[in-house]
Amino acid sequence: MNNMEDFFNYLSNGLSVSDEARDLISSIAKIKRFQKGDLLIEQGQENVLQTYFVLNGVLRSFVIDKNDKEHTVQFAIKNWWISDYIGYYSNSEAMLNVDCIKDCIVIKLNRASIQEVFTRFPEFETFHRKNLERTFVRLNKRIVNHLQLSARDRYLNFITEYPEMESVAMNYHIASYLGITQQSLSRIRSNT
Amino acid sequence: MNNMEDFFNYLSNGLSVSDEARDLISSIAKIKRFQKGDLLIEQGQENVLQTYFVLNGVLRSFVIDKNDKEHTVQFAIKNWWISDYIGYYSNSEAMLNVDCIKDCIVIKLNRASIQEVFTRFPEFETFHRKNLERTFVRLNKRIVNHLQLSARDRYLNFITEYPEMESVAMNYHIASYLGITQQSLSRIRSNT
DNA sequence: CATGATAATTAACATATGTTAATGTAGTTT
DNA sequence: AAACTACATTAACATATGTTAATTATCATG
Repeated sequence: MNNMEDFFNYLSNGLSVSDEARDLISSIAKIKRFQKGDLLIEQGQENVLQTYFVLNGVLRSFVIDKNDKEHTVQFAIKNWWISDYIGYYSNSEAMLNVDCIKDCIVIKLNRASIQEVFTRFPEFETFHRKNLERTFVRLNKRIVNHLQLSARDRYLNFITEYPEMESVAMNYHIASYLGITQQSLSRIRSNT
Repeated sequence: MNNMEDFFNYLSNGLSVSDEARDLISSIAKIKRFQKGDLLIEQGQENVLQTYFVLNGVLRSFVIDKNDKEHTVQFAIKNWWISDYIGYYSNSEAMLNVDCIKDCIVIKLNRASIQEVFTRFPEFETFHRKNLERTFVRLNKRIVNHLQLSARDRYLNFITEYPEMESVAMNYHIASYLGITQQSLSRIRSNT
């Protein structure tokens, strides 16, 4: 259905949502649609006040380096969150871009409103904290992978860890997530 | 002084610690001393129930790969936390080692006790959540650095970001943190 | 002071990955 | 169908980093 109900279903898997919490969230969460190529957050923008929950479609966050090369930090599909979490949590200008790579429907929330939810309904802060802990584990694993694995092994790990991504992300998106060039990824694929 | 009081000072910088909270924490936090070379957590051990707050000294977490090479995930000095956060938060066997690289005094806390603190004193959960958010930013930045910087630039970034580390960690510790060999680090240093 | 252990540097050579450029493929528009 | 565009593959060559091994430096200890 790709509507607010999907979001409440997602939340209900992790905590019990009271009617009051439901009302508050309904009033602050905005459903937005984006098309392939749309930019939700742009590197260098003054601040990052929003985070997005994906109902449908695919997005990515990435950085453009001084040689104009893109490096993918994160992908997001249904039921994932995405933003520039560097800018968002450190309250600084945007360090990353977030764009839409398949038409998508997202729920947009801003930090101040989420803080209000935490204050009025502490169980949401616990829910968020547990999510952060899981994400923290994923990031640590990614770092460990980068430290100890070759490009080929990182690729093999990626396709087993995120099998859905191969079909929705383009080759050079995946390469830039793995920290290699699209040509290297092609080479790796051809001798697998 | 390197005693429990230092820990309460640290906590007081982020939240206000009631007498009751102080009592509870005093009863669950244990001061431990380790010597250079001691292993606090060993890769493969059944579970990871502890996290450590550093009062003094230096520790590191690292993984040993299938070729017996070490890869440093994190360093910790005074006022930092350290553990195998992969095992700790995902409630799995230890994926990392934690060892002491300069004699140290730490406070040992276990997850269940910390959970009790969160339940009885929710402001501690907020404090922890904010710490996690900051750490999350640091990990994201590290990933972005790995994706876009050369070994030399990662090194230059490291010494400006963590200037204290150069004097306390050995060369091959730093190299393994940067994802390069000690020889490469030597090479980088010689043409800087 | 001499010895031995540990760590850091250097050099020659090997290899994985990057770079550039050409070619191939698929999907879209006219 | 032709032409165009975007993306993927391939190949020849370049370069950063790894590997191995020898040398040097540092520091504790007999």
